[in-house]
Formats: sequence, structure tokens, C-alpha cells
Amino acid sequence: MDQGVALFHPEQMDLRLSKSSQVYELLREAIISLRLAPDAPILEREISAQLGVSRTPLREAILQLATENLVRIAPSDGTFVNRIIPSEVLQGQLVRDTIEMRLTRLAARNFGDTFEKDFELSLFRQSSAAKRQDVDEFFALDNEFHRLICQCAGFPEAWQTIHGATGQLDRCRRLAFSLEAHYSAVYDEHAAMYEKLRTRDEDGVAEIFQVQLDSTFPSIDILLRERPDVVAGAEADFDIALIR
Amino acid sequence: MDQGVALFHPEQMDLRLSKSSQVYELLREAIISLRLAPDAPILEREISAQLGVSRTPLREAILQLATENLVRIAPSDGTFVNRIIPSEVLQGQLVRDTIEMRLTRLAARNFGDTFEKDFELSLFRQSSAAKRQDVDEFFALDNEFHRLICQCAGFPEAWQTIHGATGQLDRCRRLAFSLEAHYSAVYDEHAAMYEKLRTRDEDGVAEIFQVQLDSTFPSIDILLRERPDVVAGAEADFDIALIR
DNA sequence: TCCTTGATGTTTATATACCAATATATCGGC
DNA sequence: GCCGATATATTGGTATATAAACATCAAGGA
Repeated sequence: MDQGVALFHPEQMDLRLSKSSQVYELLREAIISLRLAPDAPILEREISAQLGVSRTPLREAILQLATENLVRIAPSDGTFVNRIIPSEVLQGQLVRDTIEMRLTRLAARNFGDTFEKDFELSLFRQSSAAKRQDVDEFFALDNEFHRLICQCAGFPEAWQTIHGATGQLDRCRRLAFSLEAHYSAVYDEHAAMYEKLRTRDEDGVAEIFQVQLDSTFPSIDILLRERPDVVAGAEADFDIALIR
Repeated sequence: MDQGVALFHPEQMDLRLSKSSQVYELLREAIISLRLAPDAPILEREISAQLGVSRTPLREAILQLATENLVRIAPSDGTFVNRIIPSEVLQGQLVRDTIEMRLTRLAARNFGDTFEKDFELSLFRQSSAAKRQDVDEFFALDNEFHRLICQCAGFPEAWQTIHGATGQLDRCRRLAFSLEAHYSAVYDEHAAMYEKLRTRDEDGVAEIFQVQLDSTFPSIDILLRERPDVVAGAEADFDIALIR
């Protein structure tokens, strides 16, 4: 009813996972990429029909998104995609700046040779996606790269914690990325990080990662300038000094 | 069938929340307190009957617990309480040591007088629970105290991230607590932290919090000595040096 | 003896239908 | 135009049924 063309199709799903997980991944990607825009309603009946699943797994997926504050469930009213909430973007930045930074240092300290081929494959795919200017793919590979670092640090489950706390931040980074398309800069940073990891240069990898983290702040500026409509509240809420 | 007496009763539930959330809190508390022991099966039919809710909200609660790795869902086999997983205890410690430490410092920097009464009420209730030697209550208030600090730091949602990452750690702390019952030491630390927060002494509060964080390591020793049966894997897996 | 095979029962995973509660929109009356 | 009754849509929760996967164990053959 709402859209002329359906946003979701059954063939998008990854059949190896449970239905709930498949639907969750699909919805999350749609929200992060802004294909599902802030304030857009999520109709259980409509989406379950589009995807060919029942309300049960769909509801489970939506609940998960609600715990990440990506959607807002208003009982007896509807479920809606949340706008980008400045304080939660900053919270995500705080999480990356603390845990992920610590894990990245640990990964350098404990780097094991068995990860070499994983990193090299990841970097190759990144360069490939960069050449094709494929935002979706590159952004997914960016996440995979950092998840790989968590594994390398010996705390693979920690990625879940980080990922669950950076939904709002990801929307912001992703949007800035699609507007700026600075593929090569990010690729170069990742390649440099890998070199430092491989040589167990803890301070070296931390320094580069800090640069990448700080590049979020210009992204926030871009977001505010280009798409104030997707942000909740006033510009002043982005008080970056709060976390420095 | 499994137990002579039912672990759960309908009257335990907090009616202000949704059924899913009520069941989630109840199950989580039971797991953290070890009333639901590791390897114990969680039967959807049985528990939904005990609590007087249908399988749908119960399942949603179980799924949430599964994302925290407190339970393991084996499709077509059963759902079981996980043992305490050393690497995830350390991960929880890592999370507290990084994010929560940062937030605690922020709370001191931004302390607002409106929080004074909240802290004072919390401390009063802590001392009351300590007098009564009420482990359940004191442990819950301990968590509430740290959550309050997150609020005070301006990132109330961040508690969710911390809480979701420290389930395994909490079981360990909680068990050591019930074996040691060092109520007064923890209360004194909290009172001292509040004093430092109130006077906006960032380094001061950080120092005390660090002491409290470090007290986890003796707790791990207690856990290994007294209850090796609830731990997954070998003692050697607790390689604390990994995160120092 | 050992291995394979298949029957059987249990459990989760999903689907479906239905009811309750409630927020919102609609529409009529003034 | 404003207000209130009513209709409608949506989530929350219940109940039940079916499917699919798996563990277990007995039976049977090499």
C-alpha cells in the first residue's frame, strides 16, 4: 500500500540462518542504508507478506532492532524507524573509541599468523569493491575487517557488543560514505593497519585507527548539512566535547 | 517434571513491563544467581506453564538471553543454560574497564546536582540491604548504582550495552559475592565514589572504581576453587594477562 | 563384536488464527 | 469550526497445529 514497489523480496534471504536472523539482517541493512527512511512505518503484515514469512519471526527481528534503538515500537499505534539520535551516535563513537581501540591494541599484541590469509582476502575484496564503487559491499567489508580484528584479539564475541551499540553511528558513517565515497582513503588505512598488526606494532595500529575514528566527526558535519531531515532534535545536540 | 518444586511463579512478574520483558528479567536473574544452574534445560512448555504466559513472549525472552550467550539454543534438541565461559567473563571485564570507566569519568566531569537525591537514596538502600545481608537485593542495587552513573554521564542507553556484555561476568561476581558477602567493602567504595563524583573529582572516582574492578580477579579465583563445575573449559583459560 | 539402518519420541521453528487493548482517524452533530 | 462518539488499524498476547531436526536405541546383517 505504502510503496509502489516492494522493498523486500524473499530471494534476498540467506537460507543458512534462521528466519528471524535473516529478517533481522535484511531490515537492519535497509535501515542503516536509509533505504528504510527514518519515521517510515514498519507494518508487520505488509513486510511478512513481502518476505513470505509469518509474523512470528518478523516480530522477533523487530524486537531485536528495538533493543538497538533502530526502531520504535508504539503499542497499538505502529512500529517506526527511528531518526538518527545524536546522543546515541556519540555513544557509539564512545564504544568504538574505548573497547574497539583496546581490542585493536590487543590484536596487535597477540597477532597470530593464521589470520594473515583472512586479512589479505578481506583487503583484496575491499580493493575490489572500491574499484566498483560499490557502497553496500564496501561498507559491509569495512565492518568485517574490524570484526576480524576482534577475533584476532581473542574476543570474537565482543564484536556483537560493538555492533549492537553502533547502529546509529553506522547510519551516520554510511550516509557520509555514500556522499563522499572516500574508498581509497579508508582502504589505505586498513592496509596500513594490517601492516602494523602483522608486525605487532601496537602503538602504530592504534595511531592509524584513531585517525579513522576521528574521521567520524567530519561525517557528522556532512550528515547535519546534507540530511538534517533524518536527525532527531537540534544540531546543538551533537556536543562532541562531551566525549573528548 | 524436572524439579519437585517449580522455580517460577506468576506473582514474581512486574506488571508494568511487557510480558517478554518480565520473563526476560526473571530468567536472567535466575541464571545470574545460579538458581538456574549451568547445563539445566529450559523447557518452553514447562516454563510457560509455570509462569502463566504463552510460548511467544517466553521465546522472545529466551532469544534475548541467547544473544547474551547466557543460554544456548540447540534447534531440535533443547535450550540449555550455558556454563560460565572464561573468555566471556574477561570480555565483560574488558567492557567495564573501558566503557564504564570512561563513563564514570564523564559522570564526574558533568555531575549535575539533580542526581544527588538519586545517589543518596541508592546508597541508603544499599546500606539497608547490607544490614539485612540480602544478596539478591544488594547485587541488584549494585547494578542500579552503576547504571545511575551512566545516566549521570549523559549516556543512559550505554548501560544497555554494558549490561548486555557482562552477563557472564555478573554470574561470576554474584557467586563470589554470595560466598564472601563483603557488603561493607562494596558499600564503602560506592559511598566514596559518590563523594568524588559530587566534588567532580574525575581522577579520584576513577581510582576507586579501578579498585572495585580489580576485585573481580580474586572473585574469579573463588569461582574456580569453589565451583569448577559451573565453568566451561579449563582453569588455564582464564588468562588474565590477556587483557592487562 | 561392530556397524549401519530405521523407527520413535522430543524439541525447537514456524505458521496461522484469533482476541484484547488502545491509539488514531473519521465523521456527524452542534 | 469544534467536540465527541464511533470505526479502524496496530501491536500484544494466546492457543494450537505442523514441520523439521536431532538424539536415542533397538534390530539386523557382515
